[in-house]
Amino acid sequence: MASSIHDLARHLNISIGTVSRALNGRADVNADTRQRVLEAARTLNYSPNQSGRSLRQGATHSIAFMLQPHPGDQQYGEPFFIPFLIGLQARLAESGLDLTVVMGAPGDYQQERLRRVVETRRADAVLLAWTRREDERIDYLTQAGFPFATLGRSRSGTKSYPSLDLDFEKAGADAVDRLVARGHRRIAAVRPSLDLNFGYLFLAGYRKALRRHGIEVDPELIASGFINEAGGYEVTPQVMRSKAPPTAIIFNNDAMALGGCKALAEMGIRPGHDMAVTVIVDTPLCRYFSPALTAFRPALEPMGQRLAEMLLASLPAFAGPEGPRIIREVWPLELVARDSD
Amino acid sequence: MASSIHDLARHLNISIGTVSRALNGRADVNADTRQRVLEAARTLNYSPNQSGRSLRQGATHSIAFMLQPHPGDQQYGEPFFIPFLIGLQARLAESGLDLTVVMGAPGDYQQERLRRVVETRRADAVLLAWTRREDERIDYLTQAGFPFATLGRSRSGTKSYPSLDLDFEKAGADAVDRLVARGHRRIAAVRPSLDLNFGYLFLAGYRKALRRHGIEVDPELIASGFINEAGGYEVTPQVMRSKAPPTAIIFNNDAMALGGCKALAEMGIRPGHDMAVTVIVDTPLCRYFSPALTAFRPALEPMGQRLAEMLLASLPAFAGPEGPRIIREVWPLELVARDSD
DNA sequence: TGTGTTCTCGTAAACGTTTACGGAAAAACG
DNA sequence: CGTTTTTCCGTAAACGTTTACGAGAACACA
Repeated sequence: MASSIHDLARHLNISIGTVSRALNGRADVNADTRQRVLEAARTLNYSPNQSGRSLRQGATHSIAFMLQPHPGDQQYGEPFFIPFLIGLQARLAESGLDLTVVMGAPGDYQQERLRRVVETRRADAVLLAWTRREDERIDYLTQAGFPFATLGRSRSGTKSYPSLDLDFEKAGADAVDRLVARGHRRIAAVRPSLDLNFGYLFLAGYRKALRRHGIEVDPELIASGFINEAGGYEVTPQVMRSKAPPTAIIFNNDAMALGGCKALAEMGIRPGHDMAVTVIVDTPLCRYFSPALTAFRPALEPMGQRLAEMLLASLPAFAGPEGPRIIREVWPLELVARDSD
Repeated sequence: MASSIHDLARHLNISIGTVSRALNGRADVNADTRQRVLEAARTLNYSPNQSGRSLRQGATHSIAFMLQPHPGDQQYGEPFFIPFLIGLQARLAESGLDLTVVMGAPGDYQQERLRRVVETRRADAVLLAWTRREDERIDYLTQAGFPFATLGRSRSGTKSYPSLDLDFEKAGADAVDRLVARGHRRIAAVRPSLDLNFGYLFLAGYRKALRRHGIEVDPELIASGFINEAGGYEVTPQVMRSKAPPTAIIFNNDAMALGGCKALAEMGIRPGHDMAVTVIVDTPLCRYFSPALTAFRPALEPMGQRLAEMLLASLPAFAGPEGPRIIREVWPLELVARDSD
């Protein structure tokens, strides 16, 4: 059905070697024959067989994105990633790479799936999301010498991999600054209990900003729970029971904020009136919730594009003339002021 | 690095042919040698090279999911698909298949990308979503003889492909029934203007139910717009300007409903009080919107699993002993009663 | 013992590429 | 014209599998 390089060669009465060289733009082929080959390729509707190329070159021409729902993630989890994936795939496609997604059941750490991808060489590189503070996946990949990049930072590994992260520290600080400027002094923070790295970064920014404003950090105002609605619902009352309850709460996650608001409502506390509420990572839910939640928004699709570029730049086969480079970037989150603070 | 079938053969002092046969569970190999091969495979950490298998077998062991954002889709579009993808990928992984996702820019009909996937044989089969009433992708795939399945039905093609769809017709009728039972007689319908098939099915159910209740279908109460928030915002006022305005509106899409509610709010009309609002396909946005929107919910993750199964059943290489079967199913949507009607 | 059958395994080709190597022809140079 | 260099192309091996074919050994049976 599909025509092969042999068909082209037979059709033009030249050898398959020449056809291949012409197709791959090598120098040692006559400009004229190259033209003829390219033309024949078009008319015969030729497109190279990926398996053949992969086998010969030892490369699969595909990147695996490991999407790892965390424990307690609810039915519609991870809408966060769709625009990111769109950007990612667009950029990868430009370089002729496929994007294969590997998901797991919520709570599954995916170590096993990751090993399978690596050992069967089903992808040329791997993309990790939801990086943890200590991330065994990163340790494994560096130790195995397998190329990868991460969405998010981690303390693991030798930092010799590309990574793109959001500046949760600055967002945490900005959130505090804004609330302080609006007269708040008792500001609570609700973050995920897992060792997801962005939770640490957020908290660091939160602490730093409070101190900068001469406000003592009150441990009673910091709570952590499962990173879902139930988690927010469960731990928000904790900070409200503190000796000096907060007048503002910063949630590190939209789902936790939603659960938190539910808990507040049950206590007769109205976000936006009796309590200022800020969310660090904006999602459509923040926008449509009532009251609309003030949140910090990431540029997801550009991030996907950029991370693809950074990953490619680190791969010898795709790096530019200066050779492979390791790029690490931290992107800002943009404040979207709404009605909840 | 990774050990090959040759390594196993050398290690055991047998031929690679025997190793391969042992690994693939063929009958013509001594039970004892099979044991030894399997054991060696484990200790040498062997896993087959996919490119090699693919090249030899002419199969890629991967399925392509074509995710096609429609025109005007906004930043966070398609959260709908994540749980579906989770189910899909889980089932495919069970059969050793990869899931590669192919996306496009919103508005791109993907015909070109689809052709590339098919012609380069980058996948063994293709999965289509957002099927249209007349779908050129389906025509192309049937004509090319390429295996595929669809999420959603279509009038195109010879129906000789597996498909899984939601019963939008029944959901439309159920929505009407419920509203009529609550005393409404003037019920509007807002649907997408594109020829997305679920829009037609929904409208058919809506019409049928109205007639069953002896209510005349008023064309002024039917509007169609872009399938996003702006679309809902734009066309909802149309039905409100009709000579006899509705007391209830059924939206065929969550984003359109959100835009519609915004338009209503600007007219001083409160959903849940002055106007009953129902949404056909539930998303988290419906749940968190204020008022929480009554909606019809699909079982997305099971659908993903099931469609994967149906696709596999249609592929000779994966079909059971009875040979390949074409299965077509229509799944119900479940009413989730909330505050908006 | 001779013949036929069954088990088990080795051999080698094939899938579609890429690429190292070498050689013929053409061009350059003295 | 002879030699060297350059240009261009064909040959063939290799990537890691699967599988058709055939052959040797063991076994059964008369």
